[in-house]
Amino acid sequence: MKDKDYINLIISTKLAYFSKIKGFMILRPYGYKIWENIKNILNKMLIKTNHENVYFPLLIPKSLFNIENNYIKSFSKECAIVTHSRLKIKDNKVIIDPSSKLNEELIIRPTSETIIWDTYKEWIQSYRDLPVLINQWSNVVRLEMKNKIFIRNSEFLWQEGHTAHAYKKDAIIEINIIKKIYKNLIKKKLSIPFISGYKTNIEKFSGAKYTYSFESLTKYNGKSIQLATIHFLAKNFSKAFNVMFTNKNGKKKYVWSTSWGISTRLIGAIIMIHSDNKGLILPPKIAPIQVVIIPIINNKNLIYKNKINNIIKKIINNLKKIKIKVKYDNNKYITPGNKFFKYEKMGVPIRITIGKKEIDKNIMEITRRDNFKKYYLNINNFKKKIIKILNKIQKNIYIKAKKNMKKKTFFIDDYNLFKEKIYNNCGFIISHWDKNNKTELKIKEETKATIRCIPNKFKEKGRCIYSGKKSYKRVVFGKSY
RNA sequence: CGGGGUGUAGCGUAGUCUGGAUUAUCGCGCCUGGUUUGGGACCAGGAGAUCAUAAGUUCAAAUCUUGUCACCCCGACCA
Repeated sequence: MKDKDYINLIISTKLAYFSKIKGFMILRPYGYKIWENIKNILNKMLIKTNHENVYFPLLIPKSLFNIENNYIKSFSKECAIVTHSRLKIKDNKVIIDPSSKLNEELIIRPTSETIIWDTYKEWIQSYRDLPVLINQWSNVVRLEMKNKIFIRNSEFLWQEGHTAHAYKKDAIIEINIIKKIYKNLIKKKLSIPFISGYKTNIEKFSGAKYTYSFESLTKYNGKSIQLATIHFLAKNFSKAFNVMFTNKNGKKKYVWSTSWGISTRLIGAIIMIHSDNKGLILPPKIAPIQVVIIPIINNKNLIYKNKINNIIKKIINNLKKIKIKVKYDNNKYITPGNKFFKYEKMGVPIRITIGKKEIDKNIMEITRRDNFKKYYLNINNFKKKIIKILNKIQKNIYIKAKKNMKKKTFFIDDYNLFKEKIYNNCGFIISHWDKNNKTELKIKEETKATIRCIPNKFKEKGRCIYSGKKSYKRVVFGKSY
């Protein structure tokens, strides 16, 4: 899929639409449903692990950014700022009323750490107030110079978790819980394979002590996409906002904290990782339509028409009983062939076709979107089998994506070969690195490749691909979106 | 924010270089009626465009000039 096809696919399947403002997208029902499904799945997992949802305001007073923390460096160049509160009409034109200038400018949140930590200061007094396990579903605005719909928007929807803990070990436990949850979401629900690991100092969230991230590769151009991040903030924010609690011994201590998030970028990842030349392929677990039923009706034979309709009604009822999201497309003005193409493009995992042939044999024809395999199931006995097929699709697209990721992953120890692979967009290059910031920057300068993450699993002695210095671990290089 | 490209109906486009007879082309889609319906149906009729936007040059602008906006590509920046 080329970039142009990516955009065309999004527009033509009505996932999203461009708004009039640069980098701001309109999520249409089909796209928004995918987000709702992702949200519902993740939300359940977070609630189960004792997290609670809150909502903090969109606007943050500028003064809250006056803190001693590198954090502001991340966003200072991409903030939307509110300066006035009134409009007025002058010469038939709307203008900003100059007299309504705000005493203090308001920043549209690029992320909510500041306002949340400023509030935690008031909420947290005692060890009994801890932990604070809070999550927020919201939008944030970052006026990016370069946009790519879903992947790099100026506004996006996300989930931001902000937790506070009495002890470091509690914060670490929290991070491990979120790691598991994200892993489950990405691998099992979105069928996306990934490599995960720590960010380098240069690549990490600047407010964090360290950042853990999940990275995957697009199917066609081998660019890496960041899927989720988890930050160990240590005491960075509690110190910046003076958030202290009194422990059991009556001593004042700064709290430990974490933050973590996923965003609508995941939808972009799903598109770029699973789609084929016929269109989207949606993982069944998040597909707005899991099964589409297309009747083949011939108007000449009304008996069959009625029979087909009646049987399809029964099938729909049975599918609804097992909570399968089903759509019956009985539009008589569109030919079956047209419908086939339409729903294939939309990535609907399963298509059921029923016509005279099926009715005569008491069966239904089932076609999988992922590999176009056909099954013929008995009309009275199909529920378990449909679920099985949906699960198979869920797994199969993961396996396909994983194979693709493996095909584009190389262990390389020669810098010339490294440069060649990166130049040809070959995906993840796993090489030794001397842990030196300067080396990392030099490599970036020469090849545009960055260190996507440092997984634990590549422990092995070697020599840095660039400097030749000692290395104890391989790291993952790639070109990112 | 720098360099390049694009913007014509819901979508894709012709026309732009070389300004004028263009009633702005064609295909898809849309609407009406009818026949169809097992992999992108057919016939007949119909609607739909201030040619992104603002200003300028000109007797005359989709076409030339300039500004603005959006989108795409390449950089810089950035989760």
